[in-house]
Amino acid sequence: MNKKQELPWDNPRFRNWVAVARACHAVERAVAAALVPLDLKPAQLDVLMNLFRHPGMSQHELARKLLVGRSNITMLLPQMEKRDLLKREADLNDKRIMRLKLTSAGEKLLMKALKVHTALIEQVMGQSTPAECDMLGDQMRRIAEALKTD
Amino acid sequence: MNKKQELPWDNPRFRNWVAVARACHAVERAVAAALVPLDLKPAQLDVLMNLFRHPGMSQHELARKLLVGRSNITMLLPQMEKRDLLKREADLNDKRIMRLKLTSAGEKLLMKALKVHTALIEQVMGQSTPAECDMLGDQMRRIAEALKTD
DNA sequence: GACAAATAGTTCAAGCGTGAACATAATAGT
DNA sequence: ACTATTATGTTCACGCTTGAACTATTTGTC
Repeated sequence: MNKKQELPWDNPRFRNWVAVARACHAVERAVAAALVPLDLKPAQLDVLMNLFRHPGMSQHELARKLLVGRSNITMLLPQMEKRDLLKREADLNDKRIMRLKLTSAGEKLLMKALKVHTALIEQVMGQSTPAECDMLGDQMRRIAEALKTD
Repeated sequence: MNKKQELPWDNPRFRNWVAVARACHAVERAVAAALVPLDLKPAQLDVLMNLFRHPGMSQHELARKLLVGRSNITMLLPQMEKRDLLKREADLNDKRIMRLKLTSAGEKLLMKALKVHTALIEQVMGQSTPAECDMLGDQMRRIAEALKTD
């Protein structure tokens, strides 16, 4: 039973994944810090971005896009609605569904947030050549795909 | 003012980073799910791994390694100590410091957990060739490095 | 040596995300 | 039409992580 038992830290794949996880963590923290002056949290920025691209989304669709629970959205929206960043209006055909749209204030804030967010991502991904960067993205999409059904 | 305002979703670097973040998220959830049968949480596995490699670590050192707050360690350890996964013994020279060591039960559980964890990472990173995988790791280490001082 | 500054660990309240249980509304089967 | 199933959103209790305030110990400085 006491076979070679290759320990993970000798495994290139393992070590490289650890690097991915650490970098991800670091970037997330940096993004959060960069958004503080705008009084915006990463989760809220995600909401703004998705609503900008897909106006009229329902809360359920939004939750699926963001990979979070539906209840999370329920807890998130009221604050943003109070800040007049978005509107929730009931669907006419289906009274269960709340259609979500950005207000102009929401779009305005989004544009500001995108500037700082994009700058950070540019800095981070600028560490790689465009070709490397695309390869990276492809690998990551393969990974996400591989986990989708499993 | 209404200049080109390149929106992020047209930016390759941005899109590729989004892929990284999503993949990371998906893997983390998969790891958590895979550890449920062992009644182990990802954070606890991280503790076990680090104590295995660096026995006698202090809580502060451990927190820094794991990139979490010191208080987090304080909250995490008692449960693991009660489960007899690790020991905390006061340093003889410095009464402030608690030296951490795995028990044999802790090592045993770690080995089981590593099997399932490594299998998952292998599956995930197996989506890339070894060369791609190494390149990926290098890029990520560059990113982490770039954010360290900023 | 005595006092100030730094360090290790703990406690506590707060924020965030989750999943289960629930209420309401729409849809399908009969 | 009538019931069963499914879908949307809400509520609530829980667990995880954090940061600030606190205690105890050590180190540095005069």
